[in-house]
Amino acid sequence: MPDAASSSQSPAISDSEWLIMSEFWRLGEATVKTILGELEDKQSWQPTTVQTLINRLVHKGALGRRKEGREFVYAPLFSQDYCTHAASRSFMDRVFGGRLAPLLATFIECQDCSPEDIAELKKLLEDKAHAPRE
Amino acid sequence: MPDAASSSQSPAISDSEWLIMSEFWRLGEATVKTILGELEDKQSWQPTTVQTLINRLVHKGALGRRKEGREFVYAPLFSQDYCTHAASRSFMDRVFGGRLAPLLATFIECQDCSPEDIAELKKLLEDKAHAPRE
DNA sequence: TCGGTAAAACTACAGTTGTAGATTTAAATT
DNA sequence: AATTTAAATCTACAACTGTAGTTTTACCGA
Repeated sequence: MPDAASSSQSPAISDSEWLIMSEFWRLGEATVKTILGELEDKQSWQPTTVQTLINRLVHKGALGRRKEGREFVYAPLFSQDYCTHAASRSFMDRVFGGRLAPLLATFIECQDCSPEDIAELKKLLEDKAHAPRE
Repeated sequence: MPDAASSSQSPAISDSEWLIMSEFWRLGEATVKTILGELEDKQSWQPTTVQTLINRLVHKGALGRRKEGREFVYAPLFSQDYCTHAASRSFMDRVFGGRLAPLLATFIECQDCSPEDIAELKKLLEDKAHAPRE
C-alpha cells in the first residue's frame, strides 16, 4: 500500500475510530460486516455504530471504498505506520513538550517490561546510535 | 504537592487544556492574569478563552482555587507526573494496542535524538533491568 | 418482475472542545 | 458611600465524539 504521507496530512482519528482503523490495517480491506465480526468480542457496538464510525472515516479521508455487489469494501488510505508516527509526534508535543528523553523515561519506568523487552530495546538504541543517515 | 493518584482518576485533559496545565505545573500556582502573561508569546488567546479553559479545568477537578483579593489563585490538584503517566498509558493502549516495545521503537526511530539522549536511555534501561522491586 | 431484505443513508442527541463576546459582581479607589 | 473597573460568570456556537434508532435504497432470489 502506498503511504499517503507525502501528499497530505493524516486525518485526526478519534479513540473509537482507532479501533476500527486497527482492524482495517490488520485485514487490509473489509466490509462493515467483516469489521463487525472482528470486533464483536472486543466491543459491543451496534451495527449502526460501526457503520457510522466507518462513514466518518471515509468522510475524513482515512478510508476509501469501492462498491462490490450490494455492499462496500473499505480500505485504509493511510498506512498504520504513517498514522502511528503522526499520533506519536502530536502526543509527544502535547504531553512532553516535544522532548523525547522524558517521554521514553516515563514509558520505560512506568510500564512493566520483560527482560527480553529491555534487551530488544537496548539493541534498538545501539542500532540507532550507529545508524548512518538513512 | 501530594499526588492525587491514589484517590481518584485523573481527569481527561484536552489539548488546549494541557497547555494551561503545563504552565500551572511549572509555576505551582497562578492567577488567570499570570497565565495570560506566560502564554502570550506562545498562544494568541483572548483573556476569556484562557479563563474558560481554566474554569473547565476547575470543573473537571484538575485545578483547585482559593480567593485572594479580587481574584482567584488556581493550583493543580494532580501532579504532572501523575497526569503524564495516565496520558501515556492511554496513548499506548489506543495507538499501540498496549504494547510497549513497538511504541518505543517508533519513538526512537522517528525522532531525532542526540547520542547523549541515547546514552542516557541506555542507562535508564540498564537501571530498569536490574531494578529490584521498588 | 416483484418482493424481501440486507446494506447504506439519514437523523438524533447529549457531551466535549476550541474559541470568545456580553453581562454581572465585587474589590479597590476616590 | 459612590464609582470605577478588573475579574468572574454567563451565554454562544460550530465542529467533533460516542452511540444508535429510523428510513431509504437497491441487489438477489423466487
